[in-house]
Amino acid sequence: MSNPESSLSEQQQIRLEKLEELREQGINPFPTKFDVSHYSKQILSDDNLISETQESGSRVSIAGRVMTRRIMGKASFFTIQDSEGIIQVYIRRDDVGVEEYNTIFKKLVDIGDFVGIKGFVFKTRTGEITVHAEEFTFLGKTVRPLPTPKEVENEAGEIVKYDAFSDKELRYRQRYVDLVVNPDVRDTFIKRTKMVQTMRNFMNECGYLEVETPILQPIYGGAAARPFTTHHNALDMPLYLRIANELYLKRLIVGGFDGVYEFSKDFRNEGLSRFHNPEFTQVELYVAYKDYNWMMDFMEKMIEQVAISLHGSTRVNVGVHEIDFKRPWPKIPMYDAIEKETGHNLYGKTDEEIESIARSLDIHIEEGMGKGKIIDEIFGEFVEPKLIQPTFITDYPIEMSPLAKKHGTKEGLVERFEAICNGKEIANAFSELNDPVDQRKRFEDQARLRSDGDDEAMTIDEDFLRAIEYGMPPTAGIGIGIDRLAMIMTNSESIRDVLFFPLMRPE
RNA sequence: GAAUCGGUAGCUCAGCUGGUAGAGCAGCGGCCUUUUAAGCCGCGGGUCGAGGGUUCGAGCCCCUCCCGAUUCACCA
Repeated sequence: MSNPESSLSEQQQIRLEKLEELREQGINPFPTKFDVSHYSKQILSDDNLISETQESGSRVSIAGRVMTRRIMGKASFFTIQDSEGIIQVYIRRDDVGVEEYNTIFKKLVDIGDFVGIKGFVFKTRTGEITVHAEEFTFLGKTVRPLPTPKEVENEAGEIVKYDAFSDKELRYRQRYVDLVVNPDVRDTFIKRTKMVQTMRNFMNECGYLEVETPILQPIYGGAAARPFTTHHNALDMPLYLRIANELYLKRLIVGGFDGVYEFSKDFRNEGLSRFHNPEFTQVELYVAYKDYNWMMDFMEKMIEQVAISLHGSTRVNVGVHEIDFKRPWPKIPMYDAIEKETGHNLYGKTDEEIESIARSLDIHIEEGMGKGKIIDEIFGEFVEPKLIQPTFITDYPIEMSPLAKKHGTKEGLVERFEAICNGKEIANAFSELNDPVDQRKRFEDQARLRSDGDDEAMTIDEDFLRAIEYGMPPTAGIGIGIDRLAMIMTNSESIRDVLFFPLMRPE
């Protein structure tokens, strides 16, 4: 919209006219500052601020957006919203002046405008804590009308919403508006941040080092996924946006750090869904001299702590379920879990036997699907959706885990676990493969899968091999999906509800 | 990528078997000095997602396309 005046709505035109009128009245519609003494929440929660008479009260100074207005001639109530909440303001012509009240407040202020109020705190007849305005300052004009949702408590004590800003497309595309008018959205994102902070503190207290590794990578690796491709002009070379940061973090373990972690935006060129956004966040952690059993213990402790810090309890309501993060979480070997749900025991089975079992279970098998992938399909179909409470699934087939160490005792398996919760994977971890000869062989197997048509199979990373050839200590590594975990911790149905700006097609 | 549902005023929605578009909130003009979905009187506001077709006439029927939600498929 290159904004010819005719394309503006009536309300936008009127607001632009008011903007000019403010200037003509000698009022700067966009002043630079205002001294705030209190937030709405402080005022509402501190009875000491309430004064019986105008003279006795201490003064407060608040600022925010005008959200509702009730004009009753020479006096009005309106509410302003600041970063902590909403508070009501009472303003009278005889307190702030005829000009300020009649011309500015009543005629030129709209819902959505920023204002500053100085005054004292009192309680109205109906008991609502309210700021009685003595000074009114204009702080910023909004020229586009904000949605005007209303909430009211009915006789049954239920909150009824009117005119909620509920169109999901508009909410995702105009998150700024969503945040202004839907307080729940704000809470969700605050929880997400608190979740990350809890994890960061937890890892810092363990002495692990937060690091940053490349997002633009000449060779992508560390996961099975299709990448985004880009190009560096000066070097005239292709680059990939990382799909994981595993291989770089392990290079740092080689370099002598005993514990490193990174909260990383990763990028996978896949479809969009309720559970998938092309860019997403995970935290990866690598700790030297530990194995995957230790890591299960670590994860339980950390996530239990997250639940407690967000909800004050290990129990979290998610959809129809109550999920309890209290440790210890059950640990079930993958093949045992599959046997329990399907009756088929996969231990020691050949590729052909597994493929025929999969067919008997109506698993869709495609050309180039390796044994590991087929087993993963069976697991994803029959087991994963049933795991609501947090559960560790352990000991994965070697074919689907090219970076994990072979199992100490179980042939054909690796020391790997996934944490499953609410029917979805939230973490993936293993005892890291540090045998460079074995690692090279696994990469070569991946290269073979790739040439057989699996475009998600890994490519050989010679520099990574060189690194671990210099020697890597035994190491446990984990990746935890931050978005998925945030969905659970905030009871959100879609990944878009825990991303400020989910990817959308252009308008 | 497939299926289903949806897109009408700034927001939330109604719109019958096809007959020239409505409500509440928001806005504008009034009245109103403790209201709270404030109230009362009056008024304005629309490329009905886009384009084509059928028809005397299309928000509504048909076709194509765009955008979204949900489910499925792939993936974390």
